[in-house]
Amino acid sequence: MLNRVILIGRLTRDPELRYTPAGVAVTQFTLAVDRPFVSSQSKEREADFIPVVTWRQLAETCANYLRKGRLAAVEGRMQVRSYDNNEGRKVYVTEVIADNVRFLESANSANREEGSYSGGSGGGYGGGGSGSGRNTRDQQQDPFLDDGKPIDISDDDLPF
Amino acid sequence: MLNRVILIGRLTRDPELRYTPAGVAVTQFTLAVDRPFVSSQSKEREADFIPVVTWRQLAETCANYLRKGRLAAVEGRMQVRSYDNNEGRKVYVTEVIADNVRFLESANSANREEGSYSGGSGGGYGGGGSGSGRNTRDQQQDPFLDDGKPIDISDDDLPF
Amino acid sequence: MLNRVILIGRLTRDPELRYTPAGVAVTQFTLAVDRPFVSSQSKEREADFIPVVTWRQLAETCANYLRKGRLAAVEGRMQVRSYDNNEGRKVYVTEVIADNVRFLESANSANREEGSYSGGSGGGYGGGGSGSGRNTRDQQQDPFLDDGKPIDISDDDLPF
Amino acid sequence: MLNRVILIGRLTRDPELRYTPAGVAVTQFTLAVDRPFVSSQSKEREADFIPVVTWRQLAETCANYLRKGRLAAVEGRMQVRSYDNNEGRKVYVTEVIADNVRFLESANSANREEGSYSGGSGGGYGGGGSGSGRNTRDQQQDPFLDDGKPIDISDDDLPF
DNA sequence: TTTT
DNA sequence: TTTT
Repeated sequence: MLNRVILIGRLTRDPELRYTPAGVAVTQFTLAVDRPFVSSQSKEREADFIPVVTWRQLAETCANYLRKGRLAAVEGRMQVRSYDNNEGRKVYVTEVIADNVRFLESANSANREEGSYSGGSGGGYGGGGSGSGRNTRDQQQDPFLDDGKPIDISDDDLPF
Repeated sequence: MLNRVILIGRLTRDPELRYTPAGVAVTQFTLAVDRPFVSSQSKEREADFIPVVTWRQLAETCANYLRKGRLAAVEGRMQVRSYDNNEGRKVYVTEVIADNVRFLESANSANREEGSYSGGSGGGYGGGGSGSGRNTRDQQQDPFLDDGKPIDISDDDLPF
Repeated sequence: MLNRVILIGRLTRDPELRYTPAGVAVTQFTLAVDRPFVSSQSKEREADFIPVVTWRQLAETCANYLRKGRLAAVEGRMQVRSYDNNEGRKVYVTEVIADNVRFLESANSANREEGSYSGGSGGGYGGGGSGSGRNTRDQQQDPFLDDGKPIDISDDDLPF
Repeated sequence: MLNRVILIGRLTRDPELRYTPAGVAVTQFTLAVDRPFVSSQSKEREADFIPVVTWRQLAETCANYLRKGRLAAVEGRMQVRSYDNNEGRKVYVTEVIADNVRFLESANSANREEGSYSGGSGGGYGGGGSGSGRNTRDQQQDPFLDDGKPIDISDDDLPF
């Protein structure tokens, strides 16, 4: 009925842009979100690693401007999907389907490990745009066969 | 760094209250959260089932006032934990650790299947209280052995 | 850059539906939102009264289904506008521009003071729809003169 | 009942730290929050200016690390207070009472106009701490007379 | 494994 | 009264 998530964290890797068979862009990345009050004595994990999925124009923008290590704010909703793994067990995956992403660091302030990448002012706003225009990255990817319906793609086809 | 979730949905079952070995109350339940725009033609799943965990006083209050089918608003943060299942595979579990729960239906407006339960005005506010006072439900449970540190309990001990 | 508000509260009066000169529906209401930890001894105000504005289809739905005293969840963003009052002073008004409203009580569970109203299942979901279809309430209102541009209407023309 | 706001924006001025007569730190600043979809043709205002208030330890931290122009994420709740101005009119003020502030730019990436200030890594997390330790800025301020109750201070005494 |  |  109401489902809203807001996260700020850093990308654990470069985002992955793929296309559904119908040509819809979808980008996946994982945010490392530091936990608020880490008990200083404990050596346990002190961040949550949260998978984020974006679609369409926002997916293209994220693929173009986000990189490993960058800080981003993500707004969206929690979604749970499941698939059967090869041992015949049901596996549940919880992702944040983002409808708004803010890039909180420009390339200037956060270019550490990315190497070649050097475009982008980093100030983009991820509105729920509807543009299409595939970008050049991953252009060569065979858009596999699908009808573009929102989420009914088999697990193997899923780009994340 | 920032991690905030707000959900409104209905409980899929009665909440489960347990106690850590140190006597800390922890309640788990699952919210069925309807998806915003269900494509009317599709028969696919139209809700996300999101596990929620509450601690301490809020856990007691939830156990006392929430029941299967009730509508509730939950505020908290996404947390990912993992454990190794019996096949030696790492299983990831994403939960919402709630610090605020609002009961959106009183017993009067939603008493269908609960049978015996008949207390509670349902209007409780789940502040981050620190009270203790175990309630009577599950009273008989052997609080197993533990030190009460926030989250470092083995998977088998975990009450959810 | 990011601006998100989520409120749950009760309407202090029936919502007011009006139309811009261009025929765009806009509904205003005020939510009484109880404060979290009211110091029980104090007799001070223990709720915030927050003006909410909705547009287009959502405005129509709110006007149709919400009434004084009803419980609602509102999602949107804070917006500050200003106007000069008749003493030549600038007055600032902060409103929540809602893009999602959930009706948390059906007519059955909350019909106290509303008298005549008796329609509506109350379960509507206020998606950002784009339908138009003026409803019958307030139909007689002279849509004053305006061009329909989002927010550039003089204070006197503003329907709230 | 539920009241949650999350904002990301830039400070329009340096934050102002003051103390209540009881010695409680309170810091006020204003965030300029860009609107999501600015119609590019229009020259109208494209940001909301939202007053933010923080208390206690978080107030001290904000005063120490935030400066004009810095980017910050703020989490809190909307609060409406009112006072009678000198013309005998009731004036309403809507503020965000923050319980969490994230500094999204370090001094390195945003040191433009701040002049003397040169401490702080800027990465602080504004937990709801309870520490006291007045910092040196504004040390000389006469803590005026009051009883320290949360909000019951006359408008003239109010440090914002 | 799921709620209305 | 406003920030980049």
